[in-house]
Amino acid sequence: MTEQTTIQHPYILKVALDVPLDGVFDYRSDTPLQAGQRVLVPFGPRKQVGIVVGTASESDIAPARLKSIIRHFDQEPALDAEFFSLLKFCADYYQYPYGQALLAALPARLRQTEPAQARQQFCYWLNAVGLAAGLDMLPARQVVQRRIFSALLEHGRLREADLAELSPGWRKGLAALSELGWIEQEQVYAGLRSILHASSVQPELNAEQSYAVQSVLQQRNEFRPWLLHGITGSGKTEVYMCLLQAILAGNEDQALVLVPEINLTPQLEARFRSRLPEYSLVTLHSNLSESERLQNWRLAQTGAARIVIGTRLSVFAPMPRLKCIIVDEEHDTSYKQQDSMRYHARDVALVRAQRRNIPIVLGSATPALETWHNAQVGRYGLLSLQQRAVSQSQLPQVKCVDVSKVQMQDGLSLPLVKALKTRLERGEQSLLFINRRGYAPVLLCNACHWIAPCMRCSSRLVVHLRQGCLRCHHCGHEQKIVRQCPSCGNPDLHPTGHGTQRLEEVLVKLLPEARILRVDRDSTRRKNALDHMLAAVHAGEVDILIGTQMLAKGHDFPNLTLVGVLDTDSALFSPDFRATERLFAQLMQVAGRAGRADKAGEVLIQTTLPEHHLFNALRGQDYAAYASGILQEREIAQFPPYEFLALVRAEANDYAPVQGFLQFAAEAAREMGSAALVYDPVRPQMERLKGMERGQLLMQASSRQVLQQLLRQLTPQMRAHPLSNRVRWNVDVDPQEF
DNA sequence: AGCACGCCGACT
DNA sequence: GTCGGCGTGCTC
Repeated sequence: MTEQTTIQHPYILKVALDVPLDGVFDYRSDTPLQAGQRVLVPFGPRKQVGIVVGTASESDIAPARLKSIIRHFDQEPALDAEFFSLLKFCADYYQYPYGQALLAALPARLRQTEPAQARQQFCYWLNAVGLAAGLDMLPARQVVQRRIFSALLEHGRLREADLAELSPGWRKGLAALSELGWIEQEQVYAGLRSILHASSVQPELNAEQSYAVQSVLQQRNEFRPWLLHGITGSGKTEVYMCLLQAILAGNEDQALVLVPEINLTPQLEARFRSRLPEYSLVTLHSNLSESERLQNWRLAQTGAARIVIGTRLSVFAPMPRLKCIIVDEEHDTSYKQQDSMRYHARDVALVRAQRRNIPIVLGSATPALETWHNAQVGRYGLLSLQQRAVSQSQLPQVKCVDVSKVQMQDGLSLPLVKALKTRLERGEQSLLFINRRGYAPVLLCNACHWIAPCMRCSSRLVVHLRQGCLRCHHCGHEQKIVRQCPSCGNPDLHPTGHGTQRLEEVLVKLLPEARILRVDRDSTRRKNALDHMLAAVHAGEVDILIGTQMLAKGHDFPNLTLVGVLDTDSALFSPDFRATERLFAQLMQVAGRAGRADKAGEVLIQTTLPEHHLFNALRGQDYAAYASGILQEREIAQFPPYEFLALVRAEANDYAPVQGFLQFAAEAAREMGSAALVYDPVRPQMERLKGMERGQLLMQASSRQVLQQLLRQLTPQMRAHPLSNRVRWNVDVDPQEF
């Protein structure tokens, strides 16, 4: 009986599954599937998609318990060995189950139980009938049809993406032309070059840029990390493009460009497409539909896409001929995944480059201190771009306004108001930059100093006057504005603090003739709202922009000559040791917004600490001076990059099990005789979040190896602890904040 | 993580 | 009598 089953299914497959368990699972199969193939298997009472990670002739599992796979998907291209080994490394390093790590790195379509069909895209052109026809044969009111016809006439073949750029109603217009019998179509790769954009202009590189490109090229066949350090406007993107041009020319090789999780991908994509039109390019980011994502991922996997521009997750995209990795804005915090497997895409990219023996370029105006440190000690090559590519533009003048010494009106200092007035008179634009944190208005009782709290989080509710409600920015809880103080009965409650809405009202009062635009999460919630707003700024329809982080990067506003920074103190006084350097990076970036064309820019910063060395460094746009100061502090305080950290985070409905669990973890860790320092469990800044009581345990060591060895022993012990099912917990290696 | 099994309280 | 609360334990 058993023998018969064995004969029917002679092969044993090692299958990884999306379950929070260590190890892989054995299944029988009647075909010898190769590693990297997808299978559907029975798992307990349900079916699961798994990935074959290997084959065997025997299994440790009793034959009676061994099940057979339900089906396999061998028509799909198999995952390569590099994919497995990179995710194995990450699963180990970040203390995350291997199967879950593997499955999470796949496009969602490949985690579903159906065979995955990538969307097929087409390109279109005019056939003989169409070419013989003329524009005048189309009714004048059929604007879309006429536009498509003209474009096809001019460019020959167009992709769907090109047509979509002509008009949102292109499908209907094209269908009408098709109906006339004018159109031919053929399936293409979505990522093939854009014809509309192809205008390959080769700009001159300056000496620094050429040096950077040549340096990387000289060691193009070995693992070599480079820090490309260049201030805003110094032409980092041009360096990337020239480098890729040289690396990809005359071969079938591939390059990966990682970008932060912001809406800048389209701009970068357009630049790469027009500058490198001869190479097929795909993007991988969260705005793609699942079918597009699968298609682009497949193009990367098969090697058809020569350039992949993608966010965090695309660091895992299989690329058989990968020869170079670029990490743009490498300091950006969005490279760190903040749930499930808490990997850092920049660090994973470094590991990947090392294993492939290829160069990797990390670009930033304000590098992460770890990166800067590595460049200083010679582990990374340092490539500096000091000149601004737009030569006539000058560095902005940076001035501090001591808010404890000057007259203030509703959060605005007199010098700032004056400066705004001057720009208004000159017809120039201004930007008021707000750090949301210190600027959210709260509901305060003047009698007993009660402040409306969130019931589910240890945070304060934010007043939204327009909607007449109080809202928690952490959990989304919303309630009506209370009229009476629940603590002392005082009926006189006031919103205090200067929200973006309040600030807008104040400005309208002070500068009634100014056209003001507020750009924040509330005002850009509608789709495309941000694009429309940016367009309005470019068109000169706006005098004063009020905005948060969103405005710090990306677009150039040539007529913008003043940047006012309203709140710096909440970051300067924050207990989080990374808060000041994030503020510095932000200010470097906003300062870059001012005076980018031929007009001199001015940056006015309101602060109570005008003497802070951060502002001096900012004044000279001197990252190096700032970084060396901070690095000294870090070395004395024994913080990263001199020490390595890991954090166990835990949460539950009550604190008791959290406390118990973390206490156990701390004791277990200490008993291991590791050189690592194990702190006591503490409560984080945000003690309660979404109704969950939180706690955390910090561990610190002078090398990654020591920390890794500790975690390798500790995590299984934590998993085996009875409380581990009663609390939600995870391990965060190299945490960004705590 | 799911999902089943299992053993105790308030309902048609 | 049974519907359903969530504790415990397993998944090749």
